[in-house]
Amino acid sequence: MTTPKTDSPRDAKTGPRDFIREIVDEHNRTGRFDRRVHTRFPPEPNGYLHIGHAKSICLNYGLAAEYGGKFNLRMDDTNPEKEEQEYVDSIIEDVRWLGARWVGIRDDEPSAGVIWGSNYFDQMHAWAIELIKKGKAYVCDLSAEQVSRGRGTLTTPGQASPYRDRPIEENLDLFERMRTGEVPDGTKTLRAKIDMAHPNLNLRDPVMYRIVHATHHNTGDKWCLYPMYDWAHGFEDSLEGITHSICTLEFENHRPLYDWFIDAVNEGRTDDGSGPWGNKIHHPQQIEFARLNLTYTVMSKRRLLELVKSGLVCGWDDPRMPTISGMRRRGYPPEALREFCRRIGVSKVESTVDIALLEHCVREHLNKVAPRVLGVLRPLKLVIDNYPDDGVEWMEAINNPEDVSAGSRYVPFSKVLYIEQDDFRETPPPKYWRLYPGNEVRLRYAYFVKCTGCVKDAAGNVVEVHCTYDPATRGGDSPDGRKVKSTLHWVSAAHALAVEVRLYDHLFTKPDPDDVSDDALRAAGDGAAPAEPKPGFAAGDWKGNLNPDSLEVINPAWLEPSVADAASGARYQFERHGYFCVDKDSHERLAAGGSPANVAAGLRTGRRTPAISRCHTDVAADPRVGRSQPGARRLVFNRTVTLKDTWAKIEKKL
RNA sequence: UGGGGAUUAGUGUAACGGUAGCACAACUGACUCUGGAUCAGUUAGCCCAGGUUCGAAUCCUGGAUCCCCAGCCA
Repeated sequence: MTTPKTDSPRDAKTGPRDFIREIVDEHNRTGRFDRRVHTRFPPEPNGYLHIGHAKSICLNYGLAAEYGGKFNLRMDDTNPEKEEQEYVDSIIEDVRWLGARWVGIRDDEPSAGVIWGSNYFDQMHAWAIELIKKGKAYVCDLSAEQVSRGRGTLTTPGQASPYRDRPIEENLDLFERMRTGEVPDGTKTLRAKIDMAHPNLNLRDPVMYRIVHATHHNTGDKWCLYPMYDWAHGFEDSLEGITHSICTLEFENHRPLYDWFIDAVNEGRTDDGSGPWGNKIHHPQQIEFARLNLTYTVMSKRRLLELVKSGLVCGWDDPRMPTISGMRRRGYPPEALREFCRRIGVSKVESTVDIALLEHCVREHLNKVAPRVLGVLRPLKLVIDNYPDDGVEWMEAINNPEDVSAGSRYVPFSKVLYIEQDDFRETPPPKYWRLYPGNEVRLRYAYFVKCTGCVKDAAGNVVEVHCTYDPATRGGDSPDGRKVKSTLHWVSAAHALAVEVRLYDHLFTKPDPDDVSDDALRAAGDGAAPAEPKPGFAAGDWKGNLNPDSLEVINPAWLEPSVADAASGARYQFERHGYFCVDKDSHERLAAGGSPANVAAGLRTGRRTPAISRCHTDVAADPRVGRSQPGARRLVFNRTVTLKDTWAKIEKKL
């Protein structure tokens, strides 16, 4: 418990210092940006946000909050061909849910305060004309392929475009024609005149504008001339007065260009506006950090989109996805995501964080706040032979041992219960403390029971366990002080609520989904049996590492009746199992005596692999479902994360 | 073979010339009406080689390895 000297007030609260905070401190020391801190999160609305974006949001918003600065949410929408309103909406919802508060945010209007990069198109266009007039940009007639060939290679310089020295007036005229729409897509671009021999390829006369005749989600058909990211992004930051333009490592090579564009505009401008071009524009500082990678999942938007489009998952918010919406649906609390982002830190080292840390943060938070309930996933009938046939007692159960203020509830107890199949063994392995003939255990909040035997079906499966109870142990304590090694959870068969439970596991079977070495081994024909079949996937395909057991649906599972009215999104701990939350699919009413209609939520018709794409139950699998609760609500629970399971580890080693 | 980054226990992250620390994971044990939680403990690290220095993860030199860049994507 050594406490390092904390010179900075931030140390304790916000975790370790990182290189970005050091840079900001330095700027504040030297007075650059007048001690102002203004950050932003600038997603392109071409997909849903994932946990990697959460890292960026927490960093950017956290910085602004810590330093008393401002934070903008801006859609970087410069490519009308890939961007959609659905993505805009999801991004706004996710950022808000994570807890980031941007300038102008309001609760009554989701998009209030959200900034669109496309709203700066007029200003950027004016600056482009300015660069043409300064002799720093030209209209190029080369095709995409010709531009590419002329760029040279990593080790050889590029060739100047034949249009490089076009007269300014001609450039101006052509650029205007590009804007008005008379120039077809792909035939002309506006390029910056920098240096075709520059060792940084980004400075070999990069394209500033291309022609795209497409309808933009925000500006409609106003433009057919669209700015490239490199040209647009720095100005978006500049116009908003962003001080620290924080982005990921792959943009490090672009920083010189980002700086060049702003310097080019500022040439001939002065602080007091006395120059020929007026006032200087703001020049933010770009800082790059390493993006987040997580084990057992993929993080690129391209791959996530591929999973969604191919139907291998049930949409962007599939609880197995590393998307913010998927994690929300899975039951991950925003507090856990924020804590995770705080703990992983920020650096320039490309790294892959163990998903166990994320799961730890989820458990840590849920342990403190989630009410406990009893639920049996794989039922085994337990009959208490010496209990009255029609007896029912309501046992008091603590809602949350971590939080006394959470109070208690009452759970019905009767002669016939369900316990977990795993909690009985006819012949117990070593260190097995649960129910087996002759052994006494405690039923949580109820009684001590002693196993007297079991009943098997024709196939030899245990279908029923019998026991006797000790009435003196009511509530779970023995007056004579005798101990039991184990406490089991249970539900009263007559009172239990039938629900659907979806058990999720990692999306991939390997920490690194790109590890396709198994395929190579198979291809080499070394005789080793493949670890698992990969139906439908080519050798070497990362999708071949998808976990076929990433979703298991249990229907019915049996819960204590107190959760009958649980709201969608409500989170619980099912004791001894894990944390679960009510899925949004929980909305239908059960028809009297019938089975729940199937909600094909997120069902896609695309190519599917069994198990991977199974998004829901096909029908009520058990005729008992709904049997006693006509008109009751269908309840679907997602397993957010399991509890740590020491016994599973012991059993594995046996 | 060009340019730009990076390298500290299994993983992630501190150290700013002065005892290599923290978290997760793993493993022990204690405790427990959740084999949960909690508590205590253990294992385990400076990419390599030189140099400067009383002293180097830190400064210098050389090397190795990994990542990014040749979209009219971002």
